[in-house]
Amino acid sequence: MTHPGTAPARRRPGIPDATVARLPLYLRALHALADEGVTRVSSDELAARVGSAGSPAKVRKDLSCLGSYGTRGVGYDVEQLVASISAELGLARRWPVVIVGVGNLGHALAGYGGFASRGFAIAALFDADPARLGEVVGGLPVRPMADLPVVVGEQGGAIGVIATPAEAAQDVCDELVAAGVRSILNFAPTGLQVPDGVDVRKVDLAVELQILSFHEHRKAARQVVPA
Amino acid sequence: MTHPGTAPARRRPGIPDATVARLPLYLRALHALADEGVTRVSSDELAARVGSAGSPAKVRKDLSCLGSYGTRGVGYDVEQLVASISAELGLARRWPVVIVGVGNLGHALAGYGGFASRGFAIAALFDADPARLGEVVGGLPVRPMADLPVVVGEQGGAIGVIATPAEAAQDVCDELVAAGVRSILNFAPTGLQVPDGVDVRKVDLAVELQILSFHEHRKAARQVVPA
DNA sequence: GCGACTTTGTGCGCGCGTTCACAAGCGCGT
DNA sequence: ACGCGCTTGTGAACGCGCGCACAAAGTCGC
Repeated sequence: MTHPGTAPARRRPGIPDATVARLPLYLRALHALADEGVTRVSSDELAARVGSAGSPAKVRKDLSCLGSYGTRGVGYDVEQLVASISAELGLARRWPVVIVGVGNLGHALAGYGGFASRGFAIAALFDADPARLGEVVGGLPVRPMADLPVVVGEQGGAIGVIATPAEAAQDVCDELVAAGVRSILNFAPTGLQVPDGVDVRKVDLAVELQILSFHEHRKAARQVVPA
Repeated sequence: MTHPGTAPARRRPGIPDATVARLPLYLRALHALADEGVTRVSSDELAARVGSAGSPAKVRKDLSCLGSYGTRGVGYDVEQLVASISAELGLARRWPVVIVGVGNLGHALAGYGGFASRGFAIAALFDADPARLGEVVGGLPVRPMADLPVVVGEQGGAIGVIATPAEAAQDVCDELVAAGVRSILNFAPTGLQVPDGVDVRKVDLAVELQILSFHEHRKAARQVVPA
C-alpha cells in the first residue's frame, strides 16, 4: 500500500488521537487496580473499569498500538502497563502547570489535589487584578502577569491553564504563547486563536450541560410521543 | 428536496452527536455576536468565531441539519439562529441543576455565574458531610443527601453534577439515578456505571492535562530528532 | 430589468475509528 | 509431554463524520 496522493511530509508515529484520549483513562483505572493489589488485568476487566468509554477490543487495539506487551492467556501486567502508558504520555517528567486567573475556578484548581498525584505540579498562580497579588492560594502566592515569562523560563516550559473570564482569555492566551507555553487548557467560555504548534484543549461547563440538556430534551419528547 | 419556496425541511430525529457537541459552541458565538449588535452572520464568519473547532462547511451542514434557514447570498439571521439552536438544545426550559459535593470544585461551580446566563439554574447543593450542612454557598444552603429525591421531584427532573472525591462518586451516582436524574455531569476522576437511559458526561482535569502532556512530550521529542 | 456576485445547501468520496471474528500464543491440568 | 481453554493481537468490513466542489437561490449594482 503506497501512500495516496497527499504529500507524506508529516509522518505520524502512529498513535491515533482517539487512543491518546483514552490512555489517561486506562492509566487511572490501572492505578486504582494497583492500589487494590491487583497485578494482572485482562482487556475485558480493564474495559469494564473505564466504564462506557471502553470496549475490550478497543482496549486491546489501543494497548497494542503503543507496543506494550500483554501475555496471551493471562492478560496485562498492571505495573508494566502503568509504566508504559506513563512513558508514552510523557509523565516521566513532572510537568509544571501555571494557572492564570484566581477566581472561583482558579481557587478550586489551585486547591485540587488530583494534579500532584497525576504527574503535574502547580508552578505558579497569576492574576491581572492587582488587588489579588500576594494573596496565598493553595500554598502559592498570586503573582503578577509580568512574572509569567520568568516562571516559564525557569521551568523550561509549562502547561498553561486559563481560568479567567471570557473577555480576558484571548489576551491571556497570547501572553502565555509569548512566554513560551505551547499547551493550554482553557476553561474560559470562548474560542481561542493560537499559532501553529500550540495545542489548546477547552473545557466549558455550560457546553457540557447543554449537551446533556439536548439529550434530556429528546428523552422528554420521546415520552410524549412514543415510537 | 427540489421543492422551492416555503417547503419546510423537517428536522428528523437524526442529529449526529458531533453536531450536537458543536451546537453549544455556535450558540455561544451567536450570543456574543448579538451582544455586539450584529444581526446577520455568514458560515465563514461563524466558523472563524468558534475557533479551531469549526470550518465553514461544517457550520453549514450542522445548521442545515437542524432545519434552520439561512438566506443565500446573505447569511444567517443571528436572532433566529439563537432561537433555533436554543430550541433544539431544549433550552426553552430552564433546567434545574443539582450539585453534589461542596468541596473546592463544588464551591466554584456554585459560584459560577455562567450557568444562570446559559439556561441553567442551580436548584440545590448537597453534601454527605454533616459538618457542611446548612452552610450557605453561592446563596444556597447545603442540604443533606436525604433531601435529594424531594428536590428532584419538586423540580420535575434535574441534571446532576458530581463534584465529590472519586471514592464517593459511584454511590452518589446511584443516589442521583434513584432520585430520577437521567443526565449526569461527572467531575470525579472515575468511571461510572449507570443503567440504560441515563447519560453521563465526564470532565476530568487531570485527563485533559495528560493529553496535553502527550503532545508536549511529542513536540519535545521532535525537536531532538527532527524529521 | 438584468447580469453578476455572494452565500447557502448538499451530494460524493475519502479517511479514521470502531467492531467483529479469528488465528496465534501461553499457561495449566492431567 | 500434550492437549485444552483462555486471552491477546490483528486483519477486514462497516459506519460515521469531514472536506470538497458545485448547483440553487437570492441580493446588489447598473
